[in-house]
Amino acid sequence: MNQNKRKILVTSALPYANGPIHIGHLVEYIQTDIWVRFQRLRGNDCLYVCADDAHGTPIMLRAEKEYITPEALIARTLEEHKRDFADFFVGFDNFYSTHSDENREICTYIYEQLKAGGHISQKTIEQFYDPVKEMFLPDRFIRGECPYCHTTDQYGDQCESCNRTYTPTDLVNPVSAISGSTPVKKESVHFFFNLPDFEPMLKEWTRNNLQKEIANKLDEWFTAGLQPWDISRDKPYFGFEIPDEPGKYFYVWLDAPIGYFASLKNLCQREGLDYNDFVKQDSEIEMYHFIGKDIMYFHTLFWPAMLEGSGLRKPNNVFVHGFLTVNGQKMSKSRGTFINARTYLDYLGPEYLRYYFAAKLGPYVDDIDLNFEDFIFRINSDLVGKVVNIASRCAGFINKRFEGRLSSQLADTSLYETIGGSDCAEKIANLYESREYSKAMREIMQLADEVNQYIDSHKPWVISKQEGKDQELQDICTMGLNCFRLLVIYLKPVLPELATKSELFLNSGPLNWEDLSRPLLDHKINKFKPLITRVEQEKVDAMIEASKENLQATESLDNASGHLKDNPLADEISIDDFSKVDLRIAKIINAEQVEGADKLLQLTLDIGGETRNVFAGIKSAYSPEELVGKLTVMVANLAPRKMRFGISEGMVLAAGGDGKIYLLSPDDGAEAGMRIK
RNA sequence: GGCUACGUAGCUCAGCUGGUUAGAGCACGGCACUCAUAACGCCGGGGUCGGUGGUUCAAGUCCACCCGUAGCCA
Repeated sequence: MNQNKRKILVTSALPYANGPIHIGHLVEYIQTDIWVRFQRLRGNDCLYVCADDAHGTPIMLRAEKEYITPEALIARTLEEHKRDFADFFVGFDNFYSTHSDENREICTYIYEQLKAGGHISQKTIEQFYDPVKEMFLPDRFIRGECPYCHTTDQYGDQCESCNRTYTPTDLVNPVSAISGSTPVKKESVHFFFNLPDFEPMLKEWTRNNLQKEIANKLDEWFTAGLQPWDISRDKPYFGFEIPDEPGKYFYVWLDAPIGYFASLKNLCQREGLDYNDFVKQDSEIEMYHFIGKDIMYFHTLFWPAMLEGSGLRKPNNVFVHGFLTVNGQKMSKSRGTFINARTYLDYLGPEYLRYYFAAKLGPYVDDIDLNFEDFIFRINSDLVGKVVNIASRCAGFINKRFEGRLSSQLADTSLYETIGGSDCAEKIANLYESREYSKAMREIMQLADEVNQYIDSHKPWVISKQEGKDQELQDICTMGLNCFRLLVIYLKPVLPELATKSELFLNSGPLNWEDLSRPLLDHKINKFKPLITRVEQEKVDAMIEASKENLQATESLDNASGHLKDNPLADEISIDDFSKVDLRIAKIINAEQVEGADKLLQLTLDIGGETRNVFAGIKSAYSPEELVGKLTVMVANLAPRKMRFGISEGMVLAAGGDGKIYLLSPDDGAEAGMRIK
C-alpha cells in the first residue's frame, strides 16, 4: 500500500495520581505504545501524549491522610509514574499533569464556549453531607446497609453482595467513611452540561466511528435517554474552581480528558508545533484515544459532545480494550496477583510482558488473561526458542569462519521474499494497524518456524565440516541472519530493546520498515551476545510472593488501626517547635502516695544536680516502691503548675490509651540530666 | 436488578454471513539431530465446542432459558 505520511495524535487514558501503576494499567500503555511505535516505524508522524489525572476527592483525602498537600502527593506520584512507564519502554512524547496551567486554560475555554452556546445549566440538588468533615460526600465515601439484601458496610452506589445499584440516600444507616459521622442531606447548586443537546450528533458519530460492540453498548444510553451531566463539585475539592463561581469546582471527569489537550499544548510549546492544527474543528491530523472499557462513556459521549459544543475537533476513533485477569481471575492482592509495575520490574524484564500482552491483544473489549504458566512457556518458546535462536545458531559460523562478514548474495531469494516481501509485510502491517497484535505475533512466529526449518534442511553444521563448501556455509548463515533481521523489524514495535540490541549485533543503523527490502550483504557484523534470556519460574514465584508482601505493608498503613485511628496524629510541627521542648533523663529518687488523690503519685526527680517535684497520674499502674531508682524521661522546661497537692515542676512521659499506662525509660547507659534530641 | 460482552483440547486462543471427519501455538509422548540460551526438525495422542431445550435437510455458529466470568448503570 502506497500511502502518504500520516499525521497522528494518540493518547492513553490518564492514570489516577493516587497510587502506583500496576500490570493492569500496562495492558493499555503497552497496547498504545506498540501502535505508536508501529506508526513511526512505517514513517508516519505520530505523537503520543498522556498525563496524570490529578484531581478529585480521593486525591484530596489521600493527601490529607499522608499529612501532605495534594500538590506534593501528585508531584511524587508523577515522578513514580514516569519512571515506571519509561522502564517499560512506553515512549510518551509528553507525560504531563491535569493540574497544570494549560489544563486550567483549556478547561476555562471549553466551559465558556459551552456556556456561551447555552449548554450549561444550573440545578439545586440534594446530597449527603458530612457535618463533621464539612464536605459533600461522593458515593464511594458513604457506607451503610444495602436497602435490598441488607448486607452491612456497603458502598453508597452498589452492593458488593447482591450487586444492585442504588443511590446513597437509599442506604440504611448511612455513615461517612471519612469521619464516621452520620451524613445529613443538604442542598447545593450544581452545574450541568446539557448532553441531550448533542444527541443527534452523538448517534451518528458513535455509529460511524466506533467499534460495533461499543456502539451497541451506547445504544442503551440513547434508549434510556441522555441526561444532563453534573460537572460541578462543591468545596473542599482538589481541582479547578469554576470561573466566576466561587466555591464551585469542575468535576474531575470534566478536566481529565481535556488533560490530553493540555499535555499536547505543553508539548507543542516545547517543540514549536502549532497546537491549533491539532485541535481545530477541521483538523487533518488523526486523533485516537486508547481506553479501558470502564471509562467508555466519558470518551464516547461526554467528551465528543464537549468538543462539538466548543467548536473543537472530535476523535477519529476511541479504541476500547478489556481488563487484565491473572490466572483467570480478577487481580487479587491476597493471591499476590495484584502486581505493581515496579514489583514486576524488580524480578522480570519489561519486554516479556510487552510480548506476552501483544501475543494476546486484539481489537476487542474482551478481557485478557495473564497466565503465568503460559507466560513462561510463551516467552521461552517464541522469543528465545524461535526468534533469537535463529541468530544464535547462525552467528557462530559467520563470526568464527568468516570474520563476521556476510555473503554478498542471498541463498534463497524466494524465501526472503516470502518473509520480507510486500505481501507478507503488508499483511503484518495491516494487523498492527487494526490492533490485531495477537494475529500479528502468530504470523511472525510462523515465519520464524519457516526460517528454523530452512536452517534445519540446509544443515550448516554438516556443511561446515565439508571441504570447499565455505561459500555455501556463509550463504546459508547469511540467509538465516537476514531473515532474523526481518523478524526483528516486524517485532520492533513490541520489542524495542531487543531491536536495539539486534541493531548493535548486526552492526546496522536503526531498522525501519523500508529495510525489509534492503538485505544486509557483504557486511561485517558484531559478536553475538544473548539478546534475551529465558524466563525463570523462580523469578515469577518470587514476584508473586513479593506482591503479597507489598500488600501487607500497604494494608497495615491503610488500616492504621487502633491507636492511630482512635487518636489521629497532631498537626505537623517544625524542628524549631520541637526543640522548644526540653526533654531530660530523670532519675526517680523518691516516690510517694499522695493523700486524697485517686490517680497521682508524687515523684522526686533528679535531673543531674537539680531535683524536681512532679505529680504524675500513674498511680493505677505503678506502686511507689517499683519506681524508686528508675530512669525515665521528663519535660524539664514545662512551666510549673500549681495543683491541689502542691506545685508540679514538670511532667514525666508515659504512653497510654487502652486504660493502662506505660512509663518511658531510656536504654542502659543514659544518665540523669542528659538532654533528649 | 438492568444492560453489554465472553465461556471451544491440560494452558492460551482461531473458527467470516449455519454446510465435508472442529483448527493453531504451547504443554505432553515418540523419533531424530547437535549449529543453537536442553534450543531446532519430524510424527503422534488429546475436545459430547458451559448446560438444557428449540429452529433447520444441516448448529460451535441462529433463538430461548439456565449456570459461570468481566464491565457499566452518568
